[in-house]
Amino acid sequence: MDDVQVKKLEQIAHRKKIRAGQPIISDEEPVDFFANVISGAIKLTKTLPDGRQQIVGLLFAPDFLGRAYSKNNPYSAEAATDVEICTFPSVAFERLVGEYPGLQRRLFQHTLDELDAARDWMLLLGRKKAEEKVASFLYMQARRSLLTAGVHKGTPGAAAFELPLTRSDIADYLSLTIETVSRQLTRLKTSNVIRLNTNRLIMVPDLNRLAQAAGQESGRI
Amino acid sequence: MDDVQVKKLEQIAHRKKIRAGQPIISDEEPVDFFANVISGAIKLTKTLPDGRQQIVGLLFAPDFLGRAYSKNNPYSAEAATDVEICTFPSVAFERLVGEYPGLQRRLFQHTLDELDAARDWMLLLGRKKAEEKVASFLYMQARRSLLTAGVHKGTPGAAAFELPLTRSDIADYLSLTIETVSRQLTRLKTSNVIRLNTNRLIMVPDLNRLAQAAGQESGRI
DNA sequence: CGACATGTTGAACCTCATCAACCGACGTGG
DNA sequence: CCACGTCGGTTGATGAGGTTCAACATGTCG
Repeated sequence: MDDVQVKKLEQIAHRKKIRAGQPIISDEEPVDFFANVISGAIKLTKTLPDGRQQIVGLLFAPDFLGRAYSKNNPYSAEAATDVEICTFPSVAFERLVGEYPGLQRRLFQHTLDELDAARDWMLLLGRKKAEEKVASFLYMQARRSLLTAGVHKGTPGAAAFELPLTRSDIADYLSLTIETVSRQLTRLKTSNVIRLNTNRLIMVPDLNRLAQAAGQESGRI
Repeated sequence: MDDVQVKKLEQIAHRKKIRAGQPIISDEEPVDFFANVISGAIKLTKTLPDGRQQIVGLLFAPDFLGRAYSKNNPYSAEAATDVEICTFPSVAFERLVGEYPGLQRRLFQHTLDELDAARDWMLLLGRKKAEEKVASFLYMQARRSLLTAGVHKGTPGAAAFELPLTRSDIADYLSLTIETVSRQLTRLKTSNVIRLNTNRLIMVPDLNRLAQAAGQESGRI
């Protein structure tokens, strides 16, 4: 993205802080903005009429929130942690997208990535066991922590990070119950695949072992 | 899409017939074409190293097969029934997309729809019970049959159609076993929500009852 | 007709959900 | 300052929904 675009974006942008647990968009109301995640974690959720819930996506910085070509989001978004976002009014943003094809391309790319992630998750939801699910989630977070921390700041093959979700959110993400999440975490702990410093701080001594517990061959990034 | 575009598309297109069960693209080989589905059903699958499989998408006419901006498909595609597709070599197609922004927009739209569908399915995979899953699948097919049949050719609120998948594929789509699929079908049959003429021919006397069995309020299209 | 694929049905087992009790941390009001 | 409720999390006992294993039915094709 060149300087001109960045400038124009900044002109229409508006920063916003949101407390953990606060709703950001609802599946029942039209949405009139797009947003960039600056910090924190946002969960996208779907809910059955009787209240059963599923988290269908997680957004971290520098992810993008918003649905092109439609005001009707088929899901809700809620701050999972305290969140900072940078919003753009739909109208202005869409005009900008029209002017800069490169921007549309980026949005498209991003959507393709989200689709890939969603399909990966379908495999997890449908075919993995509870322990594999929890391990997969931890593995995903561990890799994310390595990326955001820049180059490795610890032993290679190891990782340490803070969970961005409560047990309840993890359960909704993995289609489990909080109890099962808790049990599987202690299982992974007692088998020395992970170490739990506090409830939220995770230490992974050997990423390959975690990947194996997750059911995916250790190879893939 | 205007006439010029259609003409250009036809120039680079190439028709192809594929027998049920034949692979179309593999997650291990790069893909060098895009395709339109003319007839039949294509399943997109993901597989765990140990063989557990999940269908992450179904394509029918006039759906689109192919991944923009990347040669590496993270999934495999296989003909679920006998299939007819219309392929376009990647190079020529991408050049065309570059020339006609409207075409890119359409691809984008299509990807957004796929993403919505994937997330809907995540809710189903994670939170629905076996009977709701099977009913949801049938409901989806029933609505599709109504759309493709044009205006209603039978009693309003009813539908009849042929299943495009074997029990085994349905199981892989819903994350169940063939046995469970079979049992739930007979349950729905004995409770008169559906009628099974042959193994593949389904009759739905009351779509609302089916929608209810699917766990979604009857309202939505 | 036999062989093979597809589908159904039954019985036993297992994973995970459910219900319930408990713990520690935190904040609030008396 | 302490009792209290609340929230997030852990642990245990029990049971149900689905898987697994196995037998059987049905249909199709050479």
